[in-house]
Amino acid sequence: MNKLVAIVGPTGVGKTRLALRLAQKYNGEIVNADSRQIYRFMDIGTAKPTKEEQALVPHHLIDIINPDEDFSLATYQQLAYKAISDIQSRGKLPFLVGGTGQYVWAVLEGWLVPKVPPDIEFRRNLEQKAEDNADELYQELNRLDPVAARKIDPRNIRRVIRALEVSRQKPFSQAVGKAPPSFASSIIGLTMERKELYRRVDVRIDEMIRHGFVDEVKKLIGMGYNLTLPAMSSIGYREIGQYLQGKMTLEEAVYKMKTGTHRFIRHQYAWFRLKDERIRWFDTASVSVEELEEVVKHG
RNA sequence: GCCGAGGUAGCUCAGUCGGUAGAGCAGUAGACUGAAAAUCUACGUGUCCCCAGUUCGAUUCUGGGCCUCGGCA
Repeated sequence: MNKLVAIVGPTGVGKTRLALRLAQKYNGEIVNADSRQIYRFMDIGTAKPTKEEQALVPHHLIDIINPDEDFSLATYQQLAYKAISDIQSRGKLPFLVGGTGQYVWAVLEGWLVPKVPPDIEFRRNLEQKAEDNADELYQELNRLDPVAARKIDPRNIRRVIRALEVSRQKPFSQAVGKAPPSFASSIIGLTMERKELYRRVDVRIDEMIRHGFVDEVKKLIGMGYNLTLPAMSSIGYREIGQYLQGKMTLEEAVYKMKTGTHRFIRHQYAWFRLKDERIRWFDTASVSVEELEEVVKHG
């Protein structure tokens, strides 16, 4: 059976470094599972592996679209499966590396994502409707698909609208499922004491600023990428963008970038749970490379 | 030194016409199937600067002290 090694965990723990090391040693290739590193021109703020690092081992799904192009879970999943089977067919070992829980599990668990592409106009319409009567939308979902309605918070308009969008064709709750992929996965989780992790990402953010992050955002805006784009709503890009528009000081923007990253880390731990037995957790402070190599060698 | 403003949650501040207090942010937990670094939900915490007085009762009123920030010297 084909194999795959996943490396997961919160931002800033050292996934990139470890992946490079293991992939080099075990004839591997890296498949990115970070929802922001797929965008071109967004390098500093996404902590994307450098060109030099990317040259050490083949990388997939990095820099694949422009910041104003549509992207989604379904697209990601298709591309990831393609990359994985391609790597395996060449006799090499794929390393799925990234902190986007939704993407990682969609690949590892084989989610059946409803084949209903986003309908922008439909969404816009309902969003408008929701502004004065959100409950009406929820009631409609309740009529079309009571099972889904029970699981979705009426106040989470975005999810209500997506469920309605799918349910026009088939009840949302029946359109989802899982079909485990045909490869065996070993999942390595990297973790670190929370306070220390916060401290490290704070330092990393200060470094980003020193290394020209503000210019990176300025350049993106100059290229016409509006702050309302999903890509530009990424942590840091949003705040620095607002600073560039004169809406806050640089100091405030950096502070918000840091606390936003802390919140993000907490959310990542909701996707990658320390008590999830499928994940082999290692504390970066104390783990030895040999232990991790064992996991790759023997699964 | 004098005049003014203020000292309440980790931070910024609101408030109590005297009955021991509350928002935002931060923090913590949860949801998540074509926007996911998005979106949504839930939850702490307090010698109300200190001392004395008045009062059944003071964070609130009175007096004194300490500290901070403005202005004048």
